[in-house]
Amino acid sequence: MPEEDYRLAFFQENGFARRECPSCGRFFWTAGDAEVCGEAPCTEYSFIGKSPMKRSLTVSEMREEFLSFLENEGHERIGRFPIVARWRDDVFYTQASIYPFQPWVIEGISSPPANPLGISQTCVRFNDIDNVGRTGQHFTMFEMMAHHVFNRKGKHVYFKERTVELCHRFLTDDLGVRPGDVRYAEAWWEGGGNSGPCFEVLLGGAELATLVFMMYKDENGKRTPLDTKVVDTGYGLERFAWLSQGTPSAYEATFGPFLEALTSRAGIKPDSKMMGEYSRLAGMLKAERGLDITELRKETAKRLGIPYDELIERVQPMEHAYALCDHARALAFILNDGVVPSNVKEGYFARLLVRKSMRSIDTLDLDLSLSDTVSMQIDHIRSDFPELADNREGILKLVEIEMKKFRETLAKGRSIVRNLERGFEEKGGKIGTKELVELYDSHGLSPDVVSEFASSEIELPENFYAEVAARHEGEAPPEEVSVSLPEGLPGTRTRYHENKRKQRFRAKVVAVLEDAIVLDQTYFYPEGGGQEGDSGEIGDTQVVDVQMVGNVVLHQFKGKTDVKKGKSVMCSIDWERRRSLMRHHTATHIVNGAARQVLGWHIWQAGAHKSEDMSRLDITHYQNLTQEEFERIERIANQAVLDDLRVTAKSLDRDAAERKHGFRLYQGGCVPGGKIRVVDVAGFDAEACGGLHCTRTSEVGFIKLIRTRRIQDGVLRLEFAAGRAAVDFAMGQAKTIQETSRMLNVPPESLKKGVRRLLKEWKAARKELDRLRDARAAGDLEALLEDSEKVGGVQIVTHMTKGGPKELMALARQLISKRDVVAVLGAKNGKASILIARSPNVELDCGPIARDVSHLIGGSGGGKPDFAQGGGPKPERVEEAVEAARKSVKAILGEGGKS
RNA sequence: GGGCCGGUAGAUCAGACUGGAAGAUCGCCACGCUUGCAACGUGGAGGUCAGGGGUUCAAAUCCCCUCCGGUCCA
Repeated sequence: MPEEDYRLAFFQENGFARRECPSCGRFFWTAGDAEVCGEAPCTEYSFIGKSPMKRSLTVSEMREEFLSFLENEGHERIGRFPIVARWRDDVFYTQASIYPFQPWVIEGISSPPANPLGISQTCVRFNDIDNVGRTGQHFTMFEMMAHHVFNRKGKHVYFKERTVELCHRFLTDDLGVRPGDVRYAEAWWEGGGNSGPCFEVLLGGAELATLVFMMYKDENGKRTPLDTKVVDTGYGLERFAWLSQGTPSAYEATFGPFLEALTSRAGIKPDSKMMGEYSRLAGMLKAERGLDITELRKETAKRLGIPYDELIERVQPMEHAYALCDHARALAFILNDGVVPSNVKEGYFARLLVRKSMRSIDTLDLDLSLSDTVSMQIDHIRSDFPELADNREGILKLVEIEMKKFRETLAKGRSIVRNLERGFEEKGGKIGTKELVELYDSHGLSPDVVSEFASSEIELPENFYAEVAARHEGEAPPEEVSVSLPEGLPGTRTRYHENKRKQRFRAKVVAVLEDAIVLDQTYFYPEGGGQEGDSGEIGDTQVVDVQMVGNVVLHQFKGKTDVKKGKSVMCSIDWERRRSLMRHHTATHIVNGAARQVLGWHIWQAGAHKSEDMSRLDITHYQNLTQEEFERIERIANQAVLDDLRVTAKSLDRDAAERKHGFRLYQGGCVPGGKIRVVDVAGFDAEACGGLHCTRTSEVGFIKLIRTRRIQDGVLRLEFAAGRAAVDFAMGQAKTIQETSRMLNVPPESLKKGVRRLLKEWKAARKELDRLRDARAAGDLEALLEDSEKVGGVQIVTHMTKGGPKELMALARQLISKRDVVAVLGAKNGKASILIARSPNVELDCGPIARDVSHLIGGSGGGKPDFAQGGGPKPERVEEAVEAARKSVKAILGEGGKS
């Protein structure tokens, strides 16, 4: 870190000096007389109960103060971006104010919405979720205020000097901080493939803001200067409010009346001194060696001079109240901005928040549900974020569904734990590590939940989460396929957007690879945006697939080709296929719009695939469709087709497109580039999309929803066909119906009735058969007993039937319901069966006999002592087997007699 | 994307490890007791053991595939 990176004229002119912190060794700049750097642990938090600012501001006031300060300094104020980073495919959530501008704006591909700009960006981070509420300062959801500058080549706005000056003036002139109290520590920032020098702005022992000067691109260990030099600042809104109010923790400053409402309803009496001490220590410990909650508590108890247990008892309810405030706010934003709780991906974090919050509500014994709590939170922040109040109904609906799911999981868990304990009562033992891991991993029951359900004491194993992790070791990592191209291939000029109706064209062959032809220009559509590639012909060569690698279009073929490099060739696109692909693509946008109309505002595309025969659209939704919803979506989609709406595709500047259509544009995920192609189905749906579409919805012809299935919790897959494929499907279904009704000999319209009747008759017949078997056995009973041989008071009944094992069972059951009977039965019907059974009072193990004699008929057998059967493939030897069995039974009975 | 658990009567579940007669409780129906109801007593109906394939003399049970639900990890 060379000193020149940090030596600013601003510092020199304002009497700052560069010092080295004797405690941590860092260099910092100050206009005061401080010896140490000014951040915990070198300095302890000094602002709690004693704000270094002259005014006490709420988060709302602080945000306004900051943004209007920047406006006065020539910045344009812009609105927040969604907290779900749909425009990026490398992260789920917006975690910093710079995220909305990465990577397109930073790399100079796209223009920023304003330059310089001021923003207060809603962000969410889950890596410290376990510390939220327990440290006085961690949040899952927070606002990062910032001024950003993008210095293009030849268009410099401002960089280090003015950035630091603005920061310093905001703190001192605006918030009234004494200039000498602020310190600027030198540091180096790296992230997202970029790096540069930065200042950490320190006040009262806390880091208030970071001023980053992004100058380099780091790639493959190489550091090259960026064309665009970016000012990336981050001012923690909650931090600022906290320092200005000097409250015991950041939560009082941030949530104020909402927190008070919760604590008073929970009957908690906040202890400012204790919580203040707690926060102060958390700040120290966090910085010193990573935060250990147990250590923090012990240390705090020691400082306050109270027993550890007493501290826990008084601190814990407060921690839950804090966390609940944070989680309710995070949920409101996450759900509003387009996340449906799920067991995977971004939805999983929403689920985590719901479950943690519900546990907190239970612990606090609040007479509020989580959805009530979120609703209250919305009321507290609605003046700053009116969109939350507008979407309140939808947000609460998602919360309630998720609450219901958790309650069901718990109910199920309760019975699983109960059953487990019952098993242990019989066998001995108790719920141990193995069971706890299983309960958590497979049933979502954390050890504390289990111990609540269990009647006996549960010990939390030390290595619990390690055990869980161990179960997940060795799971296959996803494969990555990469195609490499020969060096020096020129990019292909893609012309399909210029004229999507072009079927035949001439082009020059640039290269012939092993299985692909590269042209100088092409109208072939390469696979992209979920739309499959075209097929067709280049010269006499069949093109089976088209892929884009980098900026080169590969026309792939199978076998050999006559096409020669450098020649001009005639190309033609398989038009049937292309039209079908276009229809499916337009149909996908229509179905997406229809689903949103039917199911609600939370519907987003989570993936899509369009082939020649059908289309798949994955949408965010919390349950499978009802029959009625299914039909309504299909009907609305087809109405859009019948309404013959215009479908336009226009290329717009990214920020202009976002302004016009909002972030709904990003249905298909991330879209590169500064220009965005917006496909607009008039009044129905608008999406950023690079695919090829019909010109009017009527061209789609007909949309047939085929089926829906849940591919994960929170994601629903709709499968449907359009155009000819839809007709084919409908015709196929009609054919099945016709053929089926012919089989039943009923007209198609009575098919349902016919099948219902058939099923009813079949059930009745089955019962009748059972009944008849019993009746026949009963009829034979007397005669058989009459004919039987008596050995030692036991009647040995031998009998042959032509039925199967079922007949034998029915007969045997009746025979052995009498006392003193042994039944030795045989049956043949294709195969051979034998059955040996005895009355409960006879002492005889039938199993071995059945097994032995079954060998005679080429099979084997066995069973219980009183009821054994066997069989084999040789019916001609059944008599022999029965006779052998009879002899064995007789021999055994002759020895022992009856009991 | 990967792992694990589950689907048996209208409901909740046992049976599965170790293949051999499909069960329990609640609910439902009828009868009895009762002025009537509840409770109680007696009897009864109710099952494609999720679906398909395989192994076996024999599969709810073992193996494979599909569908549906739950859950954890990244």
